[in-house]
Amino acid sequence: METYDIETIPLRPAVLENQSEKTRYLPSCSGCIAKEIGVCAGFSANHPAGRHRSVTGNVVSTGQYFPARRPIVHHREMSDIVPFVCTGWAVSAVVVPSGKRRIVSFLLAGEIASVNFVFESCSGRAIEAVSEVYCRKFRRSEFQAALGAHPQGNSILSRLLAGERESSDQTHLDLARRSAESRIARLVLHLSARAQNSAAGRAESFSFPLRQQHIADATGLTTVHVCKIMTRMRMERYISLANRQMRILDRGALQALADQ
Amino acid sequence: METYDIETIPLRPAVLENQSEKTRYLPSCSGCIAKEIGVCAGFSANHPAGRHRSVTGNVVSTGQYFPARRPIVHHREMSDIVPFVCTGWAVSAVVVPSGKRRIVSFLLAGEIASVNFVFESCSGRAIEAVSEVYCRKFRRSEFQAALGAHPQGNSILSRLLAGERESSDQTHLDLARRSAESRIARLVLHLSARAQNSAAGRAESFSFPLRQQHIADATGLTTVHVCKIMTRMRMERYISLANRQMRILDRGALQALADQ
DNA sequence: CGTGATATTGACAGGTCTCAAGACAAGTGG
DNA sequence: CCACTTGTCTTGAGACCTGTCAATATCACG
Repeated sequence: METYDIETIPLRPAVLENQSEKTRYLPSCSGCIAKEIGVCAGFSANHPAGRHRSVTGNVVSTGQYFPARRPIVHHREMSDIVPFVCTGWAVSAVVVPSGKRRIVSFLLAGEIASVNFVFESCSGRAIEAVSEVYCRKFRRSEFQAALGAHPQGNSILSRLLAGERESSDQTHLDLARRSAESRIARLVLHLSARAQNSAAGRAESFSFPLRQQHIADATGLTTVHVCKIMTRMRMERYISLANRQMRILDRGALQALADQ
Repeated sequence: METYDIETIPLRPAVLENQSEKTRYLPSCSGCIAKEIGVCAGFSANHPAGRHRSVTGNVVSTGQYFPARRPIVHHREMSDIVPFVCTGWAVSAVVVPSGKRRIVSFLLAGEIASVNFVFESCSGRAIEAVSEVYCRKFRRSEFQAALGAHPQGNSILSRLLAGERESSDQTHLDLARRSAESRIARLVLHLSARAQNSAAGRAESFSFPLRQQHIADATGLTTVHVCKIMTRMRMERYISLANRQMRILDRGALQALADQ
């Protein structure tokens, strides 16, 4: 029953259980499609350490905590799973042999890693925890069947596919045609909007567990340049960022940068 | 029956019917999924000018020639169609208000514009002819039903989704982490491999209708820089390009550039 | 207090863009 | 046949954005 669960591959030095994040991330099952289609009963705060198995609507899933910066799905892993992020932040990244990587998307609570996992293994994509993450994995065949049988299945699929395509198109534009300042401003605004929908934060202040390396990998810049741009943004009082807490001080100015 | 056919939107000055391309493009229905799932009988060389309607397997479609550089699907068009390229080359591009654009993919004969069209309107994406194109459009609901009913439907879907994700991931890496030379070399090699599968050409020589503007929009560079790089590639005798015919003279060297 | 991860800062180099001018081919209308 | 336009391609000069390298600071943690 556990054959599809390979997250024990050690890619980085383990950052054992007592991660030092200041903030605790709450689950946000409200927008989660696993709950919507009835294959998940929702996150329970009292989950034990280690993985644990549950069955909802005849669909088996396993859930598990991952410490910050720990790999969740290896990029060479071809397992038949559909992973969801229940709490915390994770990233979906493309890895190249040279060690470079590109973050394709950030995953917040209640989000599927990628709708493509419903159909394929997304080979080449790695999923990694940013903050501490609770991740639940379904078996693809069962999940796919449940989604197909659900009356809203097709419209959920359309919505997810459209969302990911839109996001991917925008990232293409970012990398190809927008300045470093614009890319970072857009990332911050985008995450702000998404954090408001989740339990991680609200309004102009929200938890921001990303390292500059994450931002660099997501925007196609170097960490050095990210640092310089973000320092400038703080000097200009567009944002404030301390203790992994992001505050948007001047949304108008940030939006102006983003629109360049 | 024609309400979903809006390609008469004039976006550029019409380049009337007698386009001056040297090469004629042949259809390649062999890999086309519309034929595979039995909703298209295949391309007929004697199609009249103007659009024409056909019914195969109870699925209605309209086909039409588009002159080179003419829009096929407008980027604001929300019509319920699934477009296929039967002959010639087209592009799928993201357009921004400022007029900038990003070519997401090149479409060769026998290819669906994007598998996402099976589920959504791909708003923001424009499809445009590069050479003269014969394009066939299906109605989404009918096409989706036919695909779902086909025994191989699910595996076709998986294959297409995986292919487009893989290609999108590679483009992300291109834009974020590869040099201009590498991006262009990769594009040429990639198109070479695909052209060999279609009727458009074979081996080290194939039809290449792209303008430098297309290459620039696909690689995130400027036309000026594309020109400089490609001129250098010709000086070094890696490629030869004249009369819209591309010849790969030194595949090894090109591959070395691509791998950088 | 040492260690590793992360963040900051400055100097410098280099890749790519912008701007501008011109070449060339094809088509158009006289 | 010629002038004219349009789209495409070419070339050069200079500016600027971003990367590279290196040194240092800061922080969490054992």
